[in-house]
Amino acid sequence: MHKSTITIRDVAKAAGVSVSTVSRVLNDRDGVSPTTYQRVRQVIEELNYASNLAARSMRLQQTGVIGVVAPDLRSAFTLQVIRSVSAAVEERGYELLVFTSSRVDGEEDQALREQRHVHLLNSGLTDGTIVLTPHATTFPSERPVVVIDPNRHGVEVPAVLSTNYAGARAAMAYLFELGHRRIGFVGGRPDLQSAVRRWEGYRDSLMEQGISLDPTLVCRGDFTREGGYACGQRLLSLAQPPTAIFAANDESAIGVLKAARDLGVPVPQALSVVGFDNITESAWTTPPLTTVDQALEGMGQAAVDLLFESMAGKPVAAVHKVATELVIRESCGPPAR
Amino acid sequence: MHKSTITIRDVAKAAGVSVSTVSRVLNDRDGVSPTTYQRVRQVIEELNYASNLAARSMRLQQTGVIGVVAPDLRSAFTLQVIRSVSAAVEERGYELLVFTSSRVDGEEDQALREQRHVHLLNSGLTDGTIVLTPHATTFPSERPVVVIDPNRHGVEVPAVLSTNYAGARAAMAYLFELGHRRIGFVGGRPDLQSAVRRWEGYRDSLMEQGISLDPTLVCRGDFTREGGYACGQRLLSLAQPPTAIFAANDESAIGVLKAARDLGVPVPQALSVVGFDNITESAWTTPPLTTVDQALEGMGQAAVDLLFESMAGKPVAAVHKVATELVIRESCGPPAR
DNA sequence: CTGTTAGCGCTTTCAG
DNA sequence: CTGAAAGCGCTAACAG
Repeated sequence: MHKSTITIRDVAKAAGVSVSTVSRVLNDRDGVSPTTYQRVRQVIEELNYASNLAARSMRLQQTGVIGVVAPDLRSAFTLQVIRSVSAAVEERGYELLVFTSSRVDGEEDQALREQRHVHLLNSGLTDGTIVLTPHATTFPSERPVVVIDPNRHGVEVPAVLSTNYAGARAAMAYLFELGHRRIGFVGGRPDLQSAVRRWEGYRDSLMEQGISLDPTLVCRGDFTREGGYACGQRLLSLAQPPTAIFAANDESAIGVLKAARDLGVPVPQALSVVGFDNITESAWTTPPLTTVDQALEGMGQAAVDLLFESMAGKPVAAVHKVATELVIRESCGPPAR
Repeated sequence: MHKSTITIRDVAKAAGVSVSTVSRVLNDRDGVSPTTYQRVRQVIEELNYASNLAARSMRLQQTGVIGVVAPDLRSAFTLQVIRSVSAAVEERGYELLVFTSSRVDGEEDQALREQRHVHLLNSGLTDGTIVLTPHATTFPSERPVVVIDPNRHGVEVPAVLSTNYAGARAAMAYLFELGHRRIGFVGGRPDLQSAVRRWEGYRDSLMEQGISLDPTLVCRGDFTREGGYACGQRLLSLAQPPTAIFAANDESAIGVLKAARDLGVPVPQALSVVGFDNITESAWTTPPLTTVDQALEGMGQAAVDLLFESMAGKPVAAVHKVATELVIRESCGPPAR
C-alpha cells in the first residue's frame, strides 16, 4: 500500500537526465531547455513525485515554512492567535507547522519542552518560529524566534504584548462611569505576566478612586471557564455581593455569566460583567459580553511582521505593544439602585 | 544572536572523540565506556547541543512524531478532534506536528494541498499522519495515513467516521417523542458526507412518521454560526414557524439560538433546538444545548489506534465507526400548546 | 544547456 | 570499545 519512496533519482532515471537537471526543473532554475523541462515535468507528474522536506531543508537555508510552538490547544486565546498567525503567514506565501506541547508536567519542564521544540523546528524545518505564551525566556536557536505574550519577564527575543495594564484601566473606568463602586475581580494564574498586569490595573484603578481594596471581592481564577464559574459563585454568594465583576479574561467572564444565570442573578440588571481578550465567543454569549479587545488578530500579525523582519536580518524592537480597546456590548449597566 | 548551528561534529571535537561515538551516546547504544559516555554527555550539556530533526529523520525510519493535517483551525470540531488526537499521541510517548492548510481556494486545490502536506510530513518527518475531514480520497505516501470524517466516499485509507445517520435519527426521535411535528432543519454543506448523512436521517425520520417534507422548513447552512443564525432568522420569520429545529451541527445550532434570542423567541418554551457534535461550547450556551454527542474524543483516540496498528504493520479495518449518543440538556421541551 | 561531484548532519556497518 | 567511511535525498558549484 505504501509506495516505496520515489526520489529525485528515480525521476532522473525515468526522464533520462541527471539529478541536477531534475533539481533545476523542480526549483525553476534557468538553464534548462524547454524540451527537457517538459519531459521532466511530465515524468514528475506521472510518478507523482514530491520532494522530501527533510532532505531539502538540510541543504537549503530557506524552507518556506514558519513554525509555531503552542502550549496547548485548549484555550480560545491560543487558538485565535494561531489562526491570526496562520493568516499572516499564508499571506506571505509561507506554510505553517504547529508543534504542541500540551503535556504540562511542571513549569520547568514546560520551558525545556518549548526550547526543544523550537530547536526541532528551527534547526532546519522552519525559517523562523513563533512561540505562544512561553515560560522559557531564552531560546538557543539558529533561526529567528519571536514570542507572543510571554509569561515571564526578561525574555531575550522580540516579544509581542498587549497593553494589559491600560486595558484593565479602561475596563474599570467604564464601570466607574456607570456608577459602580463595589467591583469584584476574577484573576488569572499569578505566574502569568498578563494576569498580573491586569490585576495591577484593577488595584490601581480602585486606589485612584479612593476605594480601598476589599480582599473578599477578589477571587483567584485560572483563566478557564470552570475557574470563572467557581469565582462567580463565590462572589455572588457574598452577603454583600459586588454590583460588577471584572474578569481577567473572557473565558473566566463566561464562567461568571453562567454562575450568575444559575443563581438567578440577571445580567446586566443586577450584575455587570466585563471580560478581557475579546475572543469570538464573547460576541455570542447571553448577553453579549463587554470586554477589552486584545486585538488577537493584531498580535499574530505583529509577531509575523517581527519575525520576517528578523529573518531579513533587520534589527527589530525588543517589545512590540499592541493596543487594547474596550468593546461595549450588553453585559454592563448601571448598578441596581 | 542566533548561534551558528552546533553539530554533532562540534561535540565530537570538544569531547575528543569521533562523531560515531557521540551518535552512540545520543541514542544510548551499547558499546561506549562509562568514562567516555560521561564526558560526551557533559559536553552535550555544555554546548547545549540538540540533534537536527531533518538530518536525523533522513537517516532513520522512526522519528517519534505523528502528523496531523487539518483544513483549518476555525471550527470547534477540528480543534476538539486535534486535541483528542494530541492526547492519544502523547499517551504513547510521541510528539505531534500539525500542518494547516487554511487557504481554501477550491475543492480541487484543497485535495492537492492535503496530499502535498501528507507527503511533506510522511516522507521523513513523521511516522504516520492523520488527516481531518479530507477532500482527497487517496494519499500517495510512504507511511501510514488514517483519515477522520472524510468528506467524500471511496477513501482508500482507513477512516474513522461517526454514525451520522443513526445520530440524526435519534435526535428526531427525541423531538417526536416530545410531541413535535413541525420540525425545521438547518443543513451543512452538501459536499460533505457527514452533512448529507444527517440530512438523510432527518428526511427519513419525517417520512417514517408520515410527515411530508416541507421545503420551506429546510435551510441550507454551512456548519458555521453565522450560517445557523441566518437560517434561524429565516425559519423563525415564517408565517408558520417550526416548533423545533434540528441543526446539523452545534455551531449552526448556536447560531439558531442567537437568532431566537434576537427575535424574542424563548427557548425551549416556544422553540426546541437540537444540535450535533457536542462540542464543549454546547454545554455553555443559554440554555445549554441538547445535542448528539459525536464522541470527538473517541474519534481522535480511534484514529490514533488505527494509525499505530497500521504503523506496526498490522492490517486494519477500512472503516471504524464511532457511536453517537443523544445528550439531553435544556434546549428542548414540548411544543407550545 | 547538462552532468559530475561535494557535501548538509546524522546513523550505521565494518574494521581496527 | 572506538573510528573511518558510506549514504539518506537534495542542491550548488564546477566542468564540460
